[in-house]
Amino acid sequence: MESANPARPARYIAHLDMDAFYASVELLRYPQLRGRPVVVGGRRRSAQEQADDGIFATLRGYTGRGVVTTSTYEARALGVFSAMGLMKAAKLAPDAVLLPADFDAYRKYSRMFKEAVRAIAPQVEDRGIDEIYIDLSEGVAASAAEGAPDPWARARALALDIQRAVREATGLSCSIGITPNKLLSKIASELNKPGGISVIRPDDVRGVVWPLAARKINGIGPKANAKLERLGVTTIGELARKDEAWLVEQFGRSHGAWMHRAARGEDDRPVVTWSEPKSISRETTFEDDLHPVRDRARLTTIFTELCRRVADDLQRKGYAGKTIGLKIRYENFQTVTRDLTIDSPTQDATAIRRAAGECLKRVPLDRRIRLLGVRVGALSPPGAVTEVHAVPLFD
DNA sequence: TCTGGGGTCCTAGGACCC
DNA sequence: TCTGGGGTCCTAGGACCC
Repeated sequence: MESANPARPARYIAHLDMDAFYASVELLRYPQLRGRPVVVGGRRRSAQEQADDGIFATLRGYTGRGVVTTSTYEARALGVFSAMGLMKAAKLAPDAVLLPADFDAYRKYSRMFKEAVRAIAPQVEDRGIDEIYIDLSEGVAASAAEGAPDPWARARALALDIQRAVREATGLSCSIGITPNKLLSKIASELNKPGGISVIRPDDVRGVVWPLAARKINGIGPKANAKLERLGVTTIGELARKDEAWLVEQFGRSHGAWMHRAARGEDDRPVVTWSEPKSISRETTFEDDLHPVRDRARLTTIFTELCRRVADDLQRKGYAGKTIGLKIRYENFQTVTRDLTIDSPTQDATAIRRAAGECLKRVPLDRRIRLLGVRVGALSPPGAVTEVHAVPLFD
C-alpha cells in the first residue's frame, strides 16, 4: 500500500514519544517519589513549597479548576489520565502526590533530548515539548553496507541508538515507533510504552493496525469518533472497509477522503524540520468566574497584562503581527472570539491592547466570564520586522 | 467531576477586486 | 450597462493535538 509507487523510494519514519515526560522530569528531581502515583498539574504555589520542605501535597481534598497535565504509570493504573479534572483525579487517587508544572524545567529537558537525537539523525520534526518525528531514511540507506540485510532491522538498530542517547543525555526513557509514514509511526510508538520500539511494516497494517480503535488515528478526535460509533464503526479495520464515497457523504469531501486513506495506513506528509509560527497567544482561566460589571477593574488589569505578555513574547521571538484576537469563555463554557486586522504588524503592548479593546466592544458582556485570552496572528517573520516610522522622512 | 494553556488547520460567508 | 467567474482577504467558529 505505501510503496505501491515504485518511483518513490521507501521511507523509514520514526515517532519518538517521551514516557510520562513532565512526571518523569519531576522524578529526576524527587527520586524518593519513584514507585508512587504522581500527578503534575494545577498551579498552586503551595504544592511546590511543600515539596521543597520534603512534604508532598496529595490530591486529597483538592479544590480548584486544574487538570492533570501528566500522570506517572502508577497513577494511570488508578485511572488518572491527562486532561482529567484534578477534582475527579482526587476521588480516584486521593493519596497520589500533586506537583505543580515547571515548564522551564521541561523545556530544558526537551532541548536536551532533541539535541541528542539530532546528533544521530538530523531530520527531526518538532511536535511539541515531548515528541518528535524523525526521518531515518538516509541513515537506513547509509547503513546498508555494514548493517543487517533487512532495512527495517537497521531502522530498529538506529532507534535503539537514539533511545540510548536520549537516556544518556537526560536520564529519561522514550518509546519509538518506526513505519513508512508519520501516521503509522504515531500509532506504533504507543504500542510498547514505556521504553519500547515498535516496527510496523507495510504488510503489518491489516494484522496490527486494523484491530485498533479508530480513535487511535491522529486526527480522529472525540467528535469524529462519536459519529463513527453512531454509524457502527469502532475499529480502524471497519473504517477501512467503508466506501470512500460513503465517508465523503458523512464527513465532507476533504475529511472523508482523508479518513479513507488514513484507515489504510496511507500518509505522504514529509518530515518538516522547520516552520514559522502562525500565531502567539496568552490566555488565563480565573479561579472564580468574573462579572463583566462588578469585576470590571480586575478584568481590565488582567486584560492589559495579557496584552503585555503577548507583546513580550513577540519581541523576544522577533515577530510582529497584524491580526489581533480576543477570546472569551463564559461561565457556561461557551467560547467566542473576535479579531481585528490592523494596517501594519505590531509587537507593541499598547497597540495590541487598543486593537483587543476594539474587539471587546463587539462581544456580549451579559454573563460571567471564566477565561480571557489575547492572540496575535498574521505574523511577519524575524528580519521582515522593520520599524514603521510615523515621522516623515523629509521635513 | 465541569473541563488548562499553547497551538494548527479547516470551513464558510461576505467584501472587494479584476 | 449588465452579467459572470475567479482570487484573495477578513472574520467567526470549531475540531483537534500536545
